[in-house]
Amino acid sequence: MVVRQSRLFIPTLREDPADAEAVSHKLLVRGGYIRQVSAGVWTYLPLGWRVHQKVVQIIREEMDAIGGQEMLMPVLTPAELWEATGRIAVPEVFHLEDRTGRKFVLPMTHEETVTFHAREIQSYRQLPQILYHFSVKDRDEPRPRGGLLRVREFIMKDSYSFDRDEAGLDLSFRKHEEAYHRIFERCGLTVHAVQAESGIMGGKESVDFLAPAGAGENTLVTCASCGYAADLEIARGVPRAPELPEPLDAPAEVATPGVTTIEALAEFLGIDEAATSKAMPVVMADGTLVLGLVRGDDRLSESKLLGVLGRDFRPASEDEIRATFGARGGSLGPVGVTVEVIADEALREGQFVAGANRDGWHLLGVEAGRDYEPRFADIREPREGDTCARCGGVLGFQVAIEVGHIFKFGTRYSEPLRATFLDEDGREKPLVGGSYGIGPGRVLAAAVEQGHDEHGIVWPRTIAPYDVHVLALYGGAGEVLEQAEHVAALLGAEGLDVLLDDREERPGEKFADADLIGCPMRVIVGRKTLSDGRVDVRSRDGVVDERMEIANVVKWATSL
RNA sequence: CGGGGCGUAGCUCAGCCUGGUAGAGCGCUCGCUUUGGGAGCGAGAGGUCGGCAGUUCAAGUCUGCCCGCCCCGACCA
Repeated sequence: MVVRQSRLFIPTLREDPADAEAVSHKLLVRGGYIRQVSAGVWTYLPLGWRVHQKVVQIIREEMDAIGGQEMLMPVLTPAELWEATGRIAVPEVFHLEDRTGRKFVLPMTHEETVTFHAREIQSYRQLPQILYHFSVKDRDEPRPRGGLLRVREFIMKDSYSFDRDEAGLDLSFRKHEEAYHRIFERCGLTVHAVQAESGIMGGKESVDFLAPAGAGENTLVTCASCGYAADLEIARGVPRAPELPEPLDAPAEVATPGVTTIEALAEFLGIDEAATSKAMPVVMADGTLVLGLVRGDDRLSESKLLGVLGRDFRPASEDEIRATFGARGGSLGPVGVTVEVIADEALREGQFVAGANRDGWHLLGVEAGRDYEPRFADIREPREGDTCARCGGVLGFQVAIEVGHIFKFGTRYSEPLRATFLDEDGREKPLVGGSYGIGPGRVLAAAVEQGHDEHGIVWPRTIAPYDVHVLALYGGAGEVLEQAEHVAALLGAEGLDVLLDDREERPGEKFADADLIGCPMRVIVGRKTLSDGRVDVRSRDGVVDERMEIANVVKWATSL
């Protein structure tokens, strides 16, 4: 297929949009792919929609390959379904009413609706099922950002599996995991599958697909030696060994007037920050106070502590701290307290300086097991350069975009919505489900983050809006345009998507736009190439740049 | 929701401190020249200066309130 650029709506911009920060945001706007309508609300212009649809088609093929059945569920959803599952209370849900006052929601995913349909599954003989669709999701995000990275409305491929038991769910889950790897690979993305934070949901398996990028909202922790990969929120790292002072037989009080920070404490005592401990009191929903204890040079990981406590919590207030410990926040320690102490694994061995629960005083030589009885857990946030817990290698950090998330929800939705089936043993059981999401928009943004240079986008072949960009540098010379049309037609006849720049623009502008748009292959036709029937071909990644016979151009383009 | 910044032509911005006829570059239209990395000359079109209220003889500029957008944080089944 050949299209003439002179007829297309591709509004490229010479300068970066003023409000853009992320590379993908800048380049997609400049390249005429997307435009913002409102905060977190975007239009895909014709070029952007072509890329989106190419991603969609790849996903579709891989979903069909694992037995997925495409369907379409509505956006407008009666609120009763969400009341039944309790998700009506999720703050990100958009609410609206019809003229009679009947309540609806705009769903953020479709578990309720698909489970509503799954009620028609009656027998184990009809299982398993994998249903999916591409549809609009709305989320009242408090803070959209980064162009397509975090938006309030987007299209998601969400699929849902229904099985008779956990074993079946495992299988459906693995099928999706493998399909997702193929999808991202076909889209030309580098992606790491990592165990995702399960938070208060607990127990259920959840895998995130993270694409390393210059902009993103997740931090991917990887070990180059053994391939370990995890989200920062649950990653495990081993901190460097501390320089511990001579051990004491018992804790000794030391006056530390005005010292309330770890930095000041280490400075004051002339010791390693890693030889101190830091206490963080938190309060759970039921009012119970817990003391989190990490090494002085570490940060408490809130997501890990959430996993350990199994319940939501908040930092304790100054009043609560005073009432419980009799001291201010900067002077707290684990010795002699009545509340539960959760200590990080790094504090298991050795003696550390801790707060004395007395303003202006600390304790030297505090030892876990001897001076206090903590519950040990991994609650520290890993740091770049930590040692890999698995192989001893060095942990590196990368900013990453979450492009996919697969999740086992079990009977979370089938129970409240009473989606049951009759099993082989004659008993009625709730369907066991999983949900699996990919945001094509984020895939697109991640592809730009991973594939660009100073001039513009460098698309992977598989999702580029067009395979070949033919530039006619004709300057009013009809023969040049004819040759360009000829080459374009030959390429188009081979099944390639060809964008023919037949605009009456100067060469520099055509080159600049072509760089920005980023089609993987380029053919340049101009006065220079008229003489001997050869044209210039160039790959966007710069690997190929040569003049060749038109017949060979077709071979080259179809072989890539 | 807390902190910071911004809102003037299609885009990127100046003008605001110190009130007095609304500007530049790019883009757009027409003409001529030019044509292998964002051309040159000439002539034009284009703006309720985010909104409302106030101060003033006079408000893009000062004051108040509101709205929108961006960034950091919180949040993110």
